[in-house]
Amino acid sequence: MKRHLQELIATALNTLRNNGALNCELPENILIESTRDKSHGDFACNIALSLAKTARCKPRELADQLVGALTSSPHVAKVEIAGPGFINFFMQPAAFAMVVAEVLQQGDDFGRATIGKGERVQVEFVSANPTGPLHVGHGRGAAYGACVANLLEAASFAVQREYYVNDAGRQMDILATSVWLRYLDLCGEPIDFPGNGYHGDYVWDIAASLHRENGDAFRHAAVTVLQDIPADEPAGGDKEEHIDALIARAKDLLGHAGYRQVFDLGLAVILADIRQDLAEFGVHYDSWYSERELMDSGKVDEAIARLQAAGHIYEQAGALWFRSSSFGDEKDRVVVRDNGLKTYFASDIAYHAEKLRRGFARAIDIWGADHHGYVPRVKAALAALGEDPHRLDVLLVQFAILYRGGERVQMSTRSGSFVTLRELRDEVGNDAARFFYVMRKCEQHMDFDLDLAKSQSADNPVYYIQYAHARVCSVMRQLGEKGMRHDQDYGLANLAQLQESHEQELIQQLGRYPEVIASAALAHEPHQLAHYLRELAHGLHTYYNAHQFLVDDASLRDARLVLISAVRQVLRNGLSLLGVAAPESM
RNA sequence: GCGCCCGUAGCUCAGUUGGAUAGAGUACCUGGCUACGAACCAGGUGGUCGGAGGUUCGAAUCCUUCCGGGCGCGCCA
Repeated sequence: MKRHLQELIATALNTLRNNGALNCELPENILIESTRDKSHGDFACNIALSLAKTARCKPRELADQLVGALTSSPHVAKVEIAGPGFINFFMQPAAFAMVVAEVLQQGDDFGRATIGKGERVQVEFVSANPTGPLHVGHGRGAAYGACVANLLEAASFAVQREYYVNDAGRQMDILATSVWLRYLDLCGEPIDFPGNGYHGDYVWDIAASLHRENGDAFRHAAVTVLQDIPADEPAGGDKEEHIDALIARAKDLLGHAGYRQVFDLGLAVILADIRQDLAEFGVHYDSWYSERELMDSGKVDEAIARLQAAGHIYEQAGALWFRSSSFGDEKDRVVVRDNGLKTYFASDIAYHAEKLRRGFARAIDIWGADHHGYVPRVKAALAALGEDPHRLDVLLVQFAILYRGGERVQMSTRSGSFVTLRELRDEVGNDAARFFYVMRKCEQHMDFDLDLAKSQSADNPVYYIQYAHARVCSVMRQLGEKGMRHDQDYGLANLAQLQESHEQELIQQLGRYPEVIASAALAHEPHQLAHYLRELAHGLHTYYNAHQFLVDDASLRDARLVLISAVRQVLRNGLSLLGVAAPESM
């Protein structure tokens, strides 16, 4: 519809220019907007305003000439000039009604856009360290990332959903050591637990499982374990030194194979838990990419070597530094520490370089906003490796700030004092959680009032939308109970009967859906879809209260049923992209 | 101190490459079930768009500068 109007305007502009009435460059884009106020017609065009300056004439006069040059269209009922020079289009009702048939014919495919053209895109999201269960902060990234991926897919991008598993590095060593210490406790070798070890109950569970399957195979006397270990912080020692010494002791006493067994058990249990949690949340992945495998494959060393060969690496104080400040970062970064260990950043350079090499035209990373300072250095590394850093798009998701009883909830993975995603799902349900998470822009801070979410979940807008869907289903059930029949083709043939303002409004809302999908996909903004669905549900509820659908007049009845069937289809399509169920009754 | 994000109704938030009288939900007030589901609808109260300048036909939107809040600035991950 908008494209049709754009063509009309473009033709008129050409006519004016050929007449000599207009001598300036023609704009590339002609903006046609849906109006907010129906007294301004159905669509408005501001071309006369934006062109007035370069054409050196008054906006209203230009609009006058334009309207005079417009060719007539069977879809346009009336054209008016209003305000400072807006051109307002009033459409023929029949022009909108076509969309109803399209919705029913295309079904689940209605709204799909072709703008992606099959381009390969990777969306990487959540990627939380497998050192504990997912918490509500990860939940937002999960819901948001899944919706962005769904939207891109609906816009005809070839999407791969990936979870980058950080199964190497110091945090995992701390987890393995935490498990071992709890295991020793279960063996009867109680040891003061380090302040910055992982305190969660799940560590006890893994330790118990280790003990059950292996007996005392990994047992060592507490005195042996603690010999010459620097004190933990409460005793005046250094926290990091203490835990690092314990990790070294664990590796030493257990040997490579033994340590690996403890390590892998912890990793396997937690990763399995994360996968199950996400699956239950309706979040599915195509790929789980292991950091450890990346390192073992030599790709990290290779990436460092490539940077070195290109002259972007230098040595200072025994460490290897990447000259990221030459590529827009605020300072240089260490890739290999003086103790020979590669930093997390080093493997991330290799990981991202590898991503682009894997054939994705674009890579989208979804990170917590606390990692925003990390973006310039990763892009710098890509640039230094000769890749185009613009192919990487990092979307930052602000953390959800939890409130309970009016107090802010402090969260820390290590102390174990966090609300898990699973707890949230159990309390408010998957549908409410998924919808709540994507209701607002990702860069918007989110106040998550747990008490409100838990005690008054019926206030969540998701039920409003689901209710609209269930209501249409209910009407269809009532149809049979009343001994009536519905003829879809007859309804489509009688759409002209739908003259009520509620009906015209609904039909126009249906027509907007494909635009909403395309816009939300390109902007990576699922909240656009969430808001649209709420408006569509409101249109349905309003219509429902104002008019009876199951009337005696078969032509009117079939027309109305065709309309609400189309609304149901669009609600279902939209909810599906958000990962929310469309129940037939509730 | 430097960098990024944010500031819109009492609260939670929208606001379409700058557009017409700034909108929803919630809360509060009023009204609507003998109806195809009241988890709904209709109406009302509620605003110096954080403050001040600037850019122009036009600014919540763009620029500058203050104020306020969040986050990040490690040879941690």
